[in-house]
Amino acid sequence: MAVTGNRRKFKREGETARRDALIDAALQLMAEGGAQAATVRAIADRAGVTPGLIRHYFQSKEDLTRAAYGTLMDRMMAANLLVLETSPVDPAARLAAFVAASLRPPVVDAEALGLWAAFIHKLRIDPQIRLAHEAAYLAYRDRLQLLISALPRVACEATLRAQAIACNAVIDGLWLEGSALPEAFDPGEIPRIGLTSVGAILNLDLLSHLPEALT
Amino acid sequence: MAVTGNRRKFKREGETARRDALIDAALQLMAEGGAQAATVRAIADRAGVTPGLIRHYFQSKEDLTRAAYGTLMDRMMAANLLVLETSPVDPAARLAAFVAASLRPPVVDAEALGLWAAFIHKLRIDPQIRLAHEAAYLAYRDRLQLLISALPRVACEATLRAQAIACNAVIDGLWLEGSALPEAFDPGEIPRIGLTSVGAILNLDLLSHLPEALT
DNA sequence: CCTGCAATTATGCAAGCGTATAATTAAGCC
DNA sequence: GGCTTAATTATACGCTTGCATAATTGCAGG
Repeated sequence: MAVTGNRRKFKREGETARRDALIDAALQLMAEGGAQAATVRAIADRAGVTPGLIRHYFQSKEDLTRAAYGTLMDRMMAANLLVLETSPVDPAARLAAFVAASLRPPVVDAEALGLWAAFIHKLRIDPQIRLAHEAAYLAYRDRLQLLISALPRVACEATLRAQAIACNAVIDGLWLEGSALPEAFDPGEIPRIGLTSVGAILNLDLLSHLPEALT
Repeated sequence: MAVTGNRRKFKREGETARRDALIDAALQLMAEGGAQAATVRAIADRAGVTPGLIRHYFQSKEDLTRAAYGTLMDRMMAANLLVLETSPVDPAARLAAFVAASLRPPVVDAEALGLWAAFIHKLRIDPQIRLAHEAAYLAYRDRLQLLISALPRVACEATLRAQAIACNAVIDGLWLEGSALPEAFDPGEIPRIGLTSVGAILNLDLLSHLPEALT
């Protein structure tokens, strides 16, 4: 008679739940230790399952990686939409809220930066990931441009595009530096500089519309 | 009698030459395929030697990685200095030249971005790499702040710092986007937007000091 | 010329990687 | 309540990784 009970107990879960858990685990590991840390065994371990299950829900590890990137983009997009939904109606105040939200945790965060960096080189290789990235980037920029065009001023299309690119760049740059070297900045300095700079680029005052007080 | 000649022929080189070749190979591979592509065997292959030699010149692969990052930072620093040496004396024109140089190839480049991303997560783990990164970032920003403070205007220290951080952020953000999605921008658009934005932040016209014509 | 030494190559090893496949077992169904 | 089936685990394979060590060989000094 074989010794039963060696085999690990488990509970059956729905497909979506398991897929989400595996994707979550993969994203966490990539954020913490780069792409190299997200091994099949580590992912399964963190998701509380055994490695074989990954291949039951995903055709390959690359397939899981792609799904993870898609999920990540979706989440970021949803977070941006949420900020807009709970923000004021005044155009300048709306823009200020949007910018400020992009320059604070959990957006500005070392792990978020690590996650983003982990995907960068896949971007050049995998067309599917590249398309997802391009779409997400343009969606964010378009949202920004829409907020800018709602401001009470006149501006041609070309100017709007250039200003949206510029504002996006300020935000991205501050996000980068704030995430990589958080202790190099005073608390609240990053959002403050962001609002000042975006205001300078658009020639209007955004700091006065600051959602919260930033000394 | 053993069949002689199986063994690969080789030439003895100086220590510095070999170290440089290995570091170069490592940087190339990381730029192309991320940190995972820079395996001991791949590095040795590209440097034209056998894997064992790496451990003769470096205590470990991690040691080589650290040395590579240091070399990378040194080169970027030297490139910045070179731009300043060959740039005009007028403060605004100097600043314009510096900004424009940071927003064109070979600085704006997909492989440069890949290289940078490959090191990001090591930054959080390896204190030595983190220190090197922090020093390089602050050096670049200080150089920028020096160029700004040379402009013919009055500004307090706090304003200078904030503006240097903001200008640095614009440059970084445009570098990021221009490197990741080059085809999303018109030719010359990135430097032009960079000069416009930095000008807007500093409240002066930089586009007129453009080193070359950017339609 | 040949001898000694360090630079370089060759070989091997243990661990970890992604993947394939077979064995189990939880849970819905009649 | 046994049956069935799909979800899950277990095991194994071939390959690659970083690293250690032994065997060679280019090259400088007598």
